[in-house]
Amino acid sequence: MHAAIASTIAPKINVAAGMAVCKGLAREATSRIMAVSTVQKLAPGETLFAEGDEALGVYEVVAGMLQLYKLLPDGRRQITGFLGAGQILGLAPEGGHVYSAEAITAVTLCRYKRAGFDRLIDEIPGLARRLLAVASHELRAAQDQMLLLGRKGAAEKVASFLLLMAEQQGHEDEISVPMPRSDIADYLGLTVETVSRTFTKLKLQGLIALPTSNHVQILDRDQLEDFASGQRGSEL
Amino acid sequence: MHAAIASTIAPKINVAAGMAVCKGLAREATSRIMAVSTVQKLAPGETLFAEGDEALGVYEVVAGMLQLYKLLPDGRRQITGFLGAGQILGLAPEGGHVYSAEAITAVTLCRYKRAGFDRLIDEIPGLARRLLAVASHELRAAQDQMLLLGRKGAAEKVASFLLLMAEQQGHEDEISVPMPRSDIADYLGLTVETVSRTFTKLKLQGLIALPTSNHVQILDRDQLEDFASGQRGSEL
DNA sequence: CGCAAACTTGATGTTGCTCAAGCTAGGTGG
DNA sequence: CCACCTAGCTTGAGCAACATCAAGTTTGCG
Repeated sequence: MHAAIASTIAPKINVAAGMAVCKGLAREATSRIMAVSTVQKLAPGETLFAEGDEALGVYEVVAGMLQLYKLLPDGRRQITGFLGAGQILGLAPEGGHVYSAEAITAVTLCRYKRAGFDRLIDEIPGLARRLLAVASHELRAAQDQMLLLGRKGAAEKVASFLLLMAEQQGHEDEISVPMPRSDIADYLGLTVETVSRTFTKLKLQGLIALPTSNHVQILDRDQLEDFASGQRGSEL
Repeated sequence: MHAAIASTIAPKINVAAGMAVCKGLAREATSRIMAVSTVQKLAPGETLFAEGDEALGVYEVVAGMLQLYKLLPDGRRQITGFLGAGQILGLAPEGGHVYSAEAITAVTLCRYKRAGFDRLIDEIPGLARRLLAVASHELRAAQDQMLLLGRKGAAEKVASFLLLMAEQQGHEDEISVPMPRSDIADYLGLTVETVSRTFTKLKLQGLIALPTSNHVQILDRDQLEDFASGQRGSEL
């Protein structure tokens, strides 16, 4: 969505300029960054890296969607984020990645190799600040998610999820849901069944429509936002 | 408690050298950073800043403990972290703070004023990288907490919390618990009653002792760690 | 057209929440 | 110095929300 907005504003933008890490940087800086980058593609379901793997660099999603997750020894899974175009991952170095990353759809991404990129952080003015802003944004998202996981009920969680997807896809009311229910469940701290039932309830309430199971229309955004923020969490 | 431990270990440490943001930086850089810093004190229960307030700078905890939290409109609260000496907060600028910060104990902290500090990020080599490392570390903690909130049961949550406190206090098996049960509950996504019951169960199991309600002894760290990581989550 | 994976729905079970008392410790005033 | 008072903690009983277990149903693909 990030990239999509950028490209409607400036239609014939070149790939490098579309890179989120380069946003706001000088052209000369951009080309130096591109010099340490390589393009990589993943098929749906493919793993980019696993928890504990050495960090080979920083990645930026160019197209498609991937998920980050952590596992407990007995297999319980918590998905910590869904990343779309323009989002950055792999910023947590030293001692390896602290989560696994896996493609949901076909994914194109750009890898900034560790060695060169680290040097550029010191050399390019503004790049470090840019990355700090990225990290701050992720932190903000993480805190919202903690509030959701710790204190919201099932309906509030699902409503929040739908609004997040809508936001990532450019604030449209037509949302594509590229991941299966099991991934949504592991993101929201629920079970597949509860997610499914909650979709059904929101549909019966007239807040959303479900043309197919991977496609949601938001029919009443105001009420959905009230649900998501807990204004009327228990009214099902 | 924390402060007490630190002061017994290194009684005459100088304040500047103790600053976490300066760790690993040249002396000259340290003094320039100190030039934009001011010391601030908070009484227990006092608010440092609230969600939405403009960010006046970056803070570092020198002594004491404070908590960060987010609220839902109906008053439900999620504590996103407890911060002890050496930890940094306020890195999320642009559009104000995304959480509130409140002192649990008496707190001494160091504020790095926004304007000057921002400039130093560009001017001092290594400072930006240092801050990125701080942000990465916070992100890691946030992801662990998401796993806890979304996928762990009450006993696993409480065990994880105790181990976190132990770690923050220098890996001793004697833990001080400076915050009331209600804060622990809001951190773990539980109620006061469940927290209390779980403490009692861990005590009956012989994993911990509770000389007073603010003081925990870890009696069997191995088993507590197994609990925390979900190896034997349901065995109560 | 048939198969498998994903989704939905229903019946039952469990965990942790709610509501309601006691209990305990620390602080205050007599 | 002691008795009281209050805030915080603990304990108990009943309940609600969500999980689990078990069928069906739909969908997309070969």
